[in-house]
Amino acid sequence: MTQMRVLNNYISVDCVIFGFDFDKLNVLVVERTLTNDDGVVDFSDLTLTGNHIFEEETIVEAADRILFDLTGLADIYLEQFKTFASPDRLKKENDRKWLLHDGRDPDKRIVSIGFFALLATQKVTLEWKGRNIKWLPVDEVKSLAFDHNLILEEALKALRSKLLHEPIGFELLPDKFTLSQLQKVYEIILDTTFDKRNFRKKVARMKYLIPLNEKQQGVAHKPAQLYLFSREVYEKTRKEILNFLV
Amino acid sequence: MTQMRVLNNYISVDCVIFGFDFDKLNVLVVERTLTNDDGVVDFSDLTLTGNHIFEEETIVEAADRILFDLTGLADIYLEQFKTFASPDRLKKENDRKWLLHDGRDPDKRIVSIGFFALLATQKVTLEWKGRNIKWLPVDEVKSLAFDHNLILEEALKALRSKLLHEPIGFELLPDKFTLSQLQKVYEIILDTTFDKRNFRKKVARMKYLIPLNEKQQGVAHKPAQLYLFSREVYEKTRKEILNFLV
DNA sequence: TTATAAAGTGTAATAAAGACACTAAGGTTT
DNA sequence: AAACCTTAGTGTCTTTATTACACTTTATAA
Repeated sequence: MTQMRVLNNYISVDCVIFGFDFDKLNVLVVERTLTNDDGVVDFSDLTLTGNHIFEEETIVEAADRILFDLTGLADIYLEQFKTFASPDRLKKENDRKWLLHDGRDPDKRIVSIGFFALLATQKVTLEWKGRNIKWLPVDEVKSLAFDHNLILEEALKALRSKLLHEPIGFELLPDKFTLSQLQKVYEIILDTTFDKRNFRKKVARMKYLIPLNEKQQGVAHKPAQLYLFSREVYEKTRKEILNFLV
Repeated sequence: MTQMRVLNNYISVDCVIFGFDFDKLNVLVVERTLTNDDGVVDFSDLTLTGNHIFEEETIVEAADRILFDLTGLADIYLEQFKTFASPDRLKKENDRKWLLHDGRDPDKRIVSIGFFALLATQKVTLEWKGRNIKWLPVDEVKSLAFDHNLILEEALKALRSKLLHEPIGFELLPDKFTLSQLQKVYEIILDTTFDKRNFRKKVARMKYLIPLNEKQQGVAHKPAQLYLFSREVYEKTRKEILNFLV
């Protein structure tokens, strides 16, 4: 990239990066610490991962860049879900201080385009570039900076809806995964439980979940068969689902 | 509204206003004509309905305002579906001319937040305020200004997906509608056909479609029973649908 | 060797989907 | 007034999907 001028001060991209660890859903957060001129910490809290957009950069490129900067990963599932533009979205006291410190006018409205990303937590090495980031279980998230609680909530809604209607569950798992792991993804995100046999009957009809000649290793119980998602098979066999809702 | 300053030059709202006329899906378009200083028409084409955002105005308020300005209607179904921000989205020759004529820098990127609206075409009196607008059947839309063909396409995708998963079909009909009209909404938008009896079996399970003690009038055939959508019943009886896809 | 932990499997009952054709009730035409 | 046209409205059977439910298998750990 030759020129790196920021697009303008009014538009940014926020990424809600979801990570699943076989047990719960986490979100990647960044520590925001404002230090006064005399070196004293004014406040410290947590934000979602957001950034400006460069001139000549598309918003998807910007979101990919944020993702790569934080995790070192490319080709992560990423989806634009909503844009946030309320006039008072960055008007809390700490947010105004932060923007001012950052050389931005806290009275100007900033529009943020929200993306969510899906990955398996263990793919990320958190020490990447020494950024102060961490995984936070979604149901332990307290007060976030800016309007990021709202953004997270909307991201969760979008994720749940997408999970119900399109095959994206495995995006939260390693490339090779077991059916129990997949079931857990659905159970945690939709906050429910499924009967194991019925779940597997359903999965058996998803021809794009390909069983491998390979099993789990090193587990203290009967090792499970590993599966793979085939986008090719999915594209070929997907029927436009006309069983609309009741 | 006391002050009407425009938020900034970089952000706008585009509304894809869908109207159904019992027969086909239409979209509201505005004629864009650029007249030179010597009164000669340079070009004339069609755009979707978009506008700037005022300071202190939320984007939903801006979208509502656009809708009201064009149709004279309030309380119309409206949904944010996607934001468009490609660096070259307004870079076609005519678009550059138009922006220049409008006093805007054609080299600046403008981010547009896309909404779609649903209504029954006959609700709109097109002569409202003498604006040069018209209904265009969606499948007769040719080349539109800016990136509006893309925006329309994405709006259609969002509409189809929403229609499959949430009860919004009646938003395209008068308050009181017949089951055949509702069936037609699904058939036209999803580009398919349904068996009448099976469709009605399905509808019978949707308790939020309330049959009225009222029939169609003045039709040259057996008059149909009229139905009403009850949001109240819907909210009460909706089950979170866990029958996820195959 | 025994304990533990999760994997993997079948059947019967109920509900929904899908295929399919005729009668009813208005207005219009002759 | 009769015939006609158009859309409304209805039932059954077959196939497929959902739901409820419990035991055996296979690996590691103790």
